[in-house]
Parts: sequence; C-alpha cells; structure tokens
Amino acid sequence: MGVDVLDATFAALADPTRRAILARLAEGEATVTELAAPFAMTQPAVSKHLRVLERAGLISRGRDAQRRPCRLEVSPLKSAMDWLANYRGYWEESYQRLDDLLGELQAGGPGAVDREAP
Amino acid sequence: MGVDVLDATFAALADPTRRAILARLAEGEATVTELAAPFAMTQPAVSKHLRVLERAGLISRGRDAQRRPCRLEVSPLKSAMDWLANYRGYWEESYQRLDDLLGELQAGGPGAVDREAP
DNA sequence: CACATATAAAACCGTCTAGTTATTAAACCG
DNA sequence: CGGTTTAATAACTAGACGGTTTTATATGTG
Repeated sequence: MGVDVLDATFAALADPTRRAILARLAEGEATVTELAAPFAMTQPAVSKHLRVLERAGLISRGRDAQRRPCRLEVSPLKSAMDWLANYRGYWEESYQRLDDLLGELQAGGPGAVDREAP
Repeated sequence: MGVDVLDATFAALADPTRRAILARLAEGEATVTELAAPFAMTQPAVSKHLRVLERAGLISRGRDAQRRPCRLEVSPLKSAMDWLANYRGYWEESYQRLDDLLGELQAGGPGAVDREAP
C-alpha cells in the first residue's frame, strides 16, 4: 500500500534543488518565480521539479490570478520518517525511551503505556 | 559536506528492493545469495542494488571465503532522519516537547531537568 | 485590443537506472 | 587437478531524469 508513496517521496528528496524548494516552502507559500529565483536554472526546469514534488504529494498548489502558489504538504515526509524510525534504535538508544514517552503522552499521559513491536 | 550524502541516501532509499534489503540486513549480516533469494530478479541485478547501497554508505561488506557478507551501516539513515526532523514540528507538536526532553536527557540524565518557562 | 507577466507544455539531448544474458574470477571440495 | 559455488563484470536495452530552448496558455493592465 504505502510502497509507492515511499518510492515517490524518497525519489523526490534525492535532488538537492527539490530539498531546497521544500525548505523554502517551510517558511510559507511561494509562487513558481519566487521559488525559481535562487537557482541557476530556467523556469521550466523548476516547474518540472515542482511537478515531481506534486506527484509525490509533497506540495499542493492554489490559484491566484496567473500565479500558482505552492505550499508544503508534510504527510509524505512523515511517512518517510516513520520508515526511517524503524532503524532509530540502531544508532541511538535513548530514542527508545523517548518513543516510550511519546506513546504515553499520546495514549493519555503516564501510566497508559501500551506499546507494540513491528 | 552533507549534500551528496543526502542525495545518495535518498536515491538509494527510493527503490523498494533496496529498502527490503536494508530491512533484511537489520536482522543481521547476510550474503549476496541470501539477500537475492526473496526477489524475482537475477543475481547481477541484486549485486547492482548492493553496489548502490554501498556507494551510499548504507552497507559495508566483509570477506568469508567466496562469500561477501553485507552488513547494515546506519549513519546515512541517521543523516536522512536528521534532515526530515526539521519538518517534524509541522505534523506533530508533541515531538517538540520530546526533543526538549532528549536534550535534557543527553545533557545530564533525568535528574538534570531544567526547563525554561514557555 | 495590444501587451506584459506567470506558468505550463513540447521537443530534444545526454546521462543515469534497472533489468537482462553471458562471461569471468576467486575460493572451496572431492 | 577438475568441478562447483559465490559473486562481480561486461555489454546491451528500454525507460526515466535533469536540463535546455521554444512555444503556447491564461490572466491582468495600459
């Protein structure tokens, strides 16, 4: 189910231009020309990057006259992070304690611990 | 420094075969034929995937007679997760509190908690 | 209406990717 | 030694990628 999502998400993140675009959008909506400005490439090239990000669900686009403002959509980033989180324990053990804590907080406060292992 | 690392890491993770290989290696070392067994593709194809993973620093390889056992190397995964962590706050606010907690724990253990007022 | 702005689309190019088959290299075994 | 196992290499193909230039499509403005 979630396989294509991870494929498209990681593939989209593999390009530094696209990561920079996402970083810019983290500060708020932006138009295509605003997004293209910092890069030494043509506008169609940036539009292609945006199409890749859009197909991966990492951005969505509105309409404002001729402009197509883009905004960040983080849910694929969360999916990617969830996948990576399976390996968290291999490099940092204190994260395991934090994971437990998160479970407690989300379950309704300390005392309500109920974890499951994958 | 970290740009090419992220490029190679995310590109490597964009393929479901390679993600499955990493998942398998998370349970311990494995040889090329062991890794290739679950997949409906030829051995050279798997060897190519392993070369991609190796160039990305996600696996390392030993020597055991004819065998080349592979083992997981997680530090690029940590780099990828660190990058994604910048967006954590956009989908989950309780992570921010946990991040603060992590800082406290690493700074001096659970007795050294010294939170700042919000 | 004519023109400028903002963006997408088309056609093209060189490089990379994911797979194949066939071959080679190295190490073990009888 | 000859044969088998393990893995890498080579050569090839089809398609995706990242970029270009050129052209088209909306939309606002004088």
